[in-house]
Amino acid sequence: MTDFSRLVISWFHQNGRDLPWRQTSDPYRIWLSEVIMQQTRVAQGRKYYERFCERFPAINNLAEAHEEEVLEIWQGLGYYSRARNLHAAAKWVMEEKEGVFPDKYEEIIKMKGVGEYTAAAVSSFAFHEDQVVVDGNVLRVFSRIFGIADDIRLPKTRKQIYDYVRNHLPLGESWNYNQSIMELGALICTPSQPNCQNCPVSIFCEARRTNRQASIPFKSKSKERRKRFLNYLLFQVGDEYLFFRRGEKDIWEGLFEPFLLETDRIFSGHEISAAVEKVAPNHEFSAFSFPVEKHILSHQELFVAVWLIKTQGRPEINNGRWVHEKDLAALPKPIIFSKIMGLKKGSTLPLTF
DNA sequence: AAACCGGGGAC
DNA sequence: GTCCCAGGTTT
Repeated sequence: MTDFSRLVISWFHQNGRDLPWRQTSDPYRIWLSEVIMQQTRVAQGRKYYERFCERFPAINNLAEAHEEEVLEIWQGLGYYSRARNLHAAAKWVMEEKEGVFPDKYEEIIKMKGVGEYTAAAVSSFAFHEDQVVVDGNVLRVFSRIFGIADDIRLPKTRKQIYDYVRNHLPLGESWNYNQSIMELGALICTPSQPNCQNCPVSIFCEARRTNRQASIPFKSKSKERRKRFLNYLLFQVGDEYLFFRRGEKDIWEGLFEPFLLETDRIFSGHEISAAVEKVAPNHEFSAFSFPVEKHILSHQELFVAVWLIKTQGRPEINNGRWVHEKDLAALPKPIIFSKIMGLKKGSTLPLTF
C-alpha cells in the first residue's frame, strides 16, 4: 500500500456516501446496481435499483419475468438495451451457469451488457478480485493526478490512463481502493470547480501543481445532434388506444408508441387529416392535437407531435396492440409520451373532409 | 476509431 | 445553451 492509496481509502471510509448497493455483498445486486448506474446519476438511478430489488429480489426472479415487464420497470431510465441485456444475462446465468452468479472477471464479462468496466466492478466489489475499475470518475481523477492533457475521448488516451491505474493498484485492497477513487471523483474531483481544498491527495496532483484543474481532462467537442420530426397518430376507440412495438436499430427498441409518421417536418392539421384517411380509410374520426414537444437525446433532437384520433370502430392496421386506458401506465413506452399525454389537448380538426 | 444507444440535472 | 453521468454494442 502506498501513501496515496492509504489516504484515498481512509478518506472514503470517513466521507463515502451510504448507498444501498454498498450494503450488500450479493453479486446479483452489485451487478444490478452497476448496470443501472451506467451513464446514470445516483439521484436518478437509486429509485430504480430499489424498485428492481423489490420486484426481483434474486436473479431467478428476474430471469423468469417477461422482457416486457423488465422494460416497464426500466421505463424512463433510458438506454433501453441495458434492460433487455440485463434480462438476457439473468436467463443465461440460470440456464448456462446453473443459477450460480459467475465469480470471475473472465466469466462475468461474457454476460450481455457487461463490458470492461462492469465486469471489473462486479469482480472487484463482490469477489475482491484485483481488477482496475475505470469509469468516468476514475478517468477524470487520474488524468488530473498524472497531468494527462490529451483528448480523454480517444481510446489511446483512455488506455494510457488505464495502464497508469493498473500499475498503482494496491493488490489485496483494490476492491476498497476502486470505490474510493470513484467516490473521490463524484464528491471532490468534480468536472467543474473541484474541491481541491478538501482533497486527501491534492499534494500528489499534477493538475493542481500546475493549476490546470479547469483544462484537464480535455475533451473534444461532440457532434451536432440530428433533428427528427415524429408525427404520431394515437388511435382511440372507446377507452382503448392503439400502440406499436418499435423494432431494431433505432432509438427506443422494444418500447411501444402510437402510429408513427416520420417526416422532414411537423405536419399541419390538414396533413394529419389526410394521413388518417390513408391509414384508416372509411373511418369517421375526430382529432385533437397535443402541444408539440421538443425532446433532447444525447445525439438526436426530436420534435414530437401527438394527435389523438377517435374513430368509430377499430381501423385495421397490422401488428398493433389495443391497450386499455387503465393499462397505459404499465405499457413500456418512451418517457416523452407520459409527458405529452399529461398535457392539455389543443385544437380540433373538422370531423370530415 | 467512430457512431449509436436516453433522460435528467448542474452550470 | 453545454456538459456529464458507477458504459456497452455495433459498424
